[in-house]
Amino acid sequence: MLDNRYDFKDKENKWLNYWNNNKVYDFKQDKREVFSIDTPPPTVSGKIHIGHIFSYSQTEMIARYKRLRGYNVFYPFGFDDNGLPSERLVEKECGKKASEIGREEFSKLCYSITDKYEEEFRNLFSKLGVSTDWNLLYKTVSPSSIKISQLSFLDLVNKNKAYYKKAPALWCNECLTSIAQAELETKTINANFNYINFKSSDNEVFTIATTRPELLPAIVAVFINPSDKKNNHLIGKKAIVPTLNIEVPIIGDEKVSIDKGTGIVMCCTFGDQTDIEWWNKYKLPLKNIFTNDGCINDSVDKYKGMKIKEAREAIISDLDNNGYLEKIEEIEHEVQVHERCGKEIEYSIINQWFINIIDNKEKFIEIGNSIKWHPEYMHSRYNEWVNNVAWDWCISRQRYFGVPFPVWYCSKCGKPIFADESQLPVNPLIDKPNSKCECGSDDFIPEKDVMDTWATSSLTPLINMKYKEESNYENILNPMSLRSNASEIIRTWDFYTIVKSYYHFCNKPWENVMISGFVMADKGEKISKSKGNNKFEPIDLIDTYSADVVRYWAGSGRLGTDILFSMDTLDRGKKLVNKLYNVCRFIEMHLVDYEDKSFDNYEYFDKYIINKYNEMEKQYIKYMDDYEVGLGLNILEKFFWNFCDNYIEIVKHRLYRPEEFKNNARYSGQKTIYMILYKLLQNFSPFFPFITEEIFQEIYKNNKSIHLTEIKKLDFNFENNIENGDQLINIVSDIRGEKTNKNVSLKTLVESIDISLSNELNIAFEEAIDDLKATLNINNINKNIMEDSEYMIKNIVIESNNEKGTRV
RNA sequence: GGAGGAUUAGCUCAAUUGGUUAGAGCACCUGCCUUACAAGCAGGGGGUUAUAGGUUCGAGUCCUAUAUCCUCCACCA
Repeated sequence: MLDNRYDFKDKENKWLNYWNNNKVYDFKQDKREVFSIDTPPPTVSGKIHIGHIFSYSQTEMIARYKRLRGYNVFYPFGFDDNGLPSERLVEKECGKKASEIGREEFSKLCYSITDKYEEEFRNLFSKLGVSTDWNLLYKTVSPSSIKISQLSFLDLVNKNKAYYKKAPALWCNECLTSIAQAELETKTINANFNYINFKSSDNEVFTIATTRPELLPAIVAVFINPSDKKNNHLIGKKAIVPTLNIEVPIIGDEKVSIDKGTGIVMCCTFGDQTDIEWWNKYKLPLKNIFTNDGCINDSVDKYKGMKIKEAREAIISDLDNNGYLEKIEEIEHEVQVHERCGKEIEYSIINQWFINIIDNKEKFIEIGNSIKWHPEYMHSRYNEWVNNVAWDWCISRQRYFGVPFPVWYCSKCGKPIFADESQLPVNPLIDKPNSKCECGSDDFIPEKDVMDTWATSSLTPLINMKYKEESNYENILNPMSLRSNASEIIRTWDFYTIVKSYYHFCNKPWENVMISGFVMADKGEKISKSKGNNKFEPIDLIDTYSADVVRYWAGSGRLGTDILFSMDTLDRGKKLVNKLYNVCRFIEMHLVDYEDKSFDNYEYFDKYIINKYNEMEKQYIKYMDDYEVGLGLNILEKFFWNFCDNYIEIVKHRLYRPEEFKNNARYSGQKTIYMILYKLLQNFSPFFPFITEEIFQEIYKNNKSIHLTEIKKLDFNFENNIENGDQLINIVSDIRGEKTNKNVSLKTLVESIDISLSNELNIAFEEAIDDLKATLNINNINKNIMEDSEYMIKNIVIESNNEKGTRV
C-alpha cells in the first residue's frame, strides 16, 4: 500500500537510483522511430539558475512525452566547458590572469576546474529528473569534440567558406581577444559629448562633437553630408586637427546625419563600424593608436602608455587649455560591450580566420523556412537576425583554452599548411604537419589562436551523431528532430548551427525548434547578475518543494512567453501533487480485490467520465505535439480536479457499499478508476516523473517503469452526450450549494426535491439516478418533464433543526 | 529607429483558433471535521477583456490606429 504521507526526499532518491540501475533512459537503436533532441550544453562557468531549470524542464517533458508516444528517444546531454567563459572562471578562482599562469598550466587548470563544476551540474540536473542517457554525454573540449570541430574547419576550408585575412575585428581589451558580432551587448552609459573646434585649410572654424576625443590622433578624415547646406561648402577642403596639427581631407557622404551633434563627423581608425565602412570605401590610411590591452601606443608621442580613459582626459584638458574646447554636454548613450566581461569594445586589425556567412544569407533564410518553429513567431526573430548580419563570422580568439586551429604557417612563404584528417585532433603547438610546404621548407609557425566557442557549439548535431567516426548515428540524426533553447541564443546557437549544417550537409540541422521564454523576477524584469534579483537557488527549491513541484512551476506558462518566478505557482503545484497522491491512496484502497476482466455494463457517470477523459486527452495530445507543455499540463490539471471533486465523490458510495448498490455498479466504478488513473498517471508523468512512478509501481505492478509505457487511446464508443453529464454535475453542484447556503454539512439528508427536466436530460437523469440520490443523500425526487433543454430545481427540502425547505 | 511579443478579476495565468452566461489558482468573505486528502471540501463577492474605430448574424479572439510594458537588434560621430 502507498504510505500515508509521501516523503518526496526519500522517494525521489529511490527512483533516481532505480532508473539508473535499470537503464530506463538508455538509448539503443531498435525498430522504433527515433526522436532526437539537441539540447543546449550549459556553460559550466555560470551558475545554474531557475532560468535554466525552466528551459531544460520543458525540453525534458517533451522527451518523456515522446517516449510515451512510442518513439525511441535520443536525448543526450552536453557541457559547454570550452573557451573564454571557462578561462574567466578559472582566472576568477585562481585570482590570476591566464598570462601569469602560463599556457600549459592554465589549460590543465581549465580542465580540472570545469570537471568539478560539471559534477555539480550533473547532480542538479539528475535531481531534477532529467531523463537523459548519460552515456551520450559530451563536452565541447573533449578530444572527440576537438576532432569534430577541426574536421568541420578543414571541411569549410576545402569548400572555400573559411578564409584567413588581416582585417578589422571587434576587439576586447579586457579579454585580449577578438570577438564576434553576436557576442556584443549594448549598455547605456553616461558620457560627455565634447564640442571641439577644428580649422579648415582656409582658416574657417567649425565644430565637431565627439564622445571619444582620445581618437583624435587616429583621425583620417572628416565627413559631412553633401546636402547639409550649413556645412557642405567645406567638402573638398582639408581639416586641421587642433593641438595635433594633423591635416585630413573633408569628404562628403550621405551616411552623416545632419542633425546629430554638429552634423560634422570625424573618421578615426577605428571608433565604430561606420569608420570601418568609410575606411574601406574611401581607401583611407590606417592609423592604429592603441595597444591590444587598451593603451595608447608609441605612435602617439604625447600620450603614449596612457590608458584609453586617461588619454581621453589628457586630450580634453590640452584642448581646453588651448581654447579649442567649445563646450561639454553630458549625455546618456549606448555603447557596445563584450557580453562576457561587460567592457567596451574596440577595433583592431589582425590576422584572423573568418567564416563566410555574408554570401549565403538567402540560403540560411531558406533553411530557416524549412524548419518548424515553435512558437511560430520565433521564426521572424531568426530572419531578422540573418538579414541584419553585417560581418563574416570571425572565429579566431587570441586565447589559450579552446579548440586549436589545425593550421601552421610556412616560415618561408607564409602559406598556411593544414593538418591531415588522420592527425586529428591536433595541437599545432605540439604536433607538426605531415609533409613539407610546397616551397620545400619544413619550418613552420603554429597557429596560436583558438576557435570561438560557437564554432564548436554550433556542431552539437555532429557531435551527437559522432560525425565521421566508425560507428556513428549519421543515418538517424541528420537532421535531428528537435532543437530547444531560449530566445536569446537564436542569433548565435541556432544561427551558427544552421550555417554549419548547410555548409557540411546542405541540409537543415533539425526538423523543429522550440524556444522557451525567460524567467522574470517579481517586477517583470529579466533575472540577471547585475540586477541581483536571482534570489532562489534551484537546489534549495528542489530540497524544499521536491523536483516534481519545481517541474510543475517550470512547466506552467506558454512556450516562448516570459514567465514570472512565483511562489504561488510552487504552492499550487504542491497542492496538485498532494491531491494526486491522496486520490491514489483512495483508489488503491478500492482496488485491493480488483481483477481486470472484460466488461461492458458501465454506469452512467462512468461512461461520462471516460468520454470526458477522451475529449481532454485529444486536446492534451494536440498541445504536447505542438511542444506546448504548459497548456497540456493546464487542461490535464483542470480535468483532474473535476475528476476528484465530482466523479470520485459520485462513485464513492458504490465502492464502499456494494451490498447496497450491487457488485456490478461497484465493478464498473473500479474498472473506470483503474483505467483512468492509469491514463492520468501517464499524462502526468512527463511533469511529475517521480510521484507518478511511485504510484504506478504500487498500483500497476509488473511494469519496469511508467516512463516506458505507451499512451493508447481508451477504446470506447459510448453514445453518452457529455453535455447531459455536465448538466447532471451542475444539478449536483446546485444541491450541494444549497446545503452550504444552509450552513449544513454536505452529508445532510435532503428530504425531497422538485425538479423539471427536458426529455433528453431526463433519460440521462434516470440512468444516473442511483448515483445522484446516493451522492446527494436525497430521499424523494419529484420530477416534471418540460420542453426546455434546461433543468429547474424548485424545492429543496433539507432536514435540519430549524430550517424548512427553501425555494431556489 | 527596426523586428517580435504582450495588455483579460487586486495578483499570476487560461479561454478547444470567430460561437451560449469570459474560466482557474492565490488573496478576500461565508460555511462544512464528509470512512483519500482541513496541505481538504462546498459556496460567495470581484470583469466595459488597455483605448478608439472597423469587418461579421456574432469579436477577448480578425483588421486599422493610439497608449503602456517586455525582449531582441540597430543607433554609438
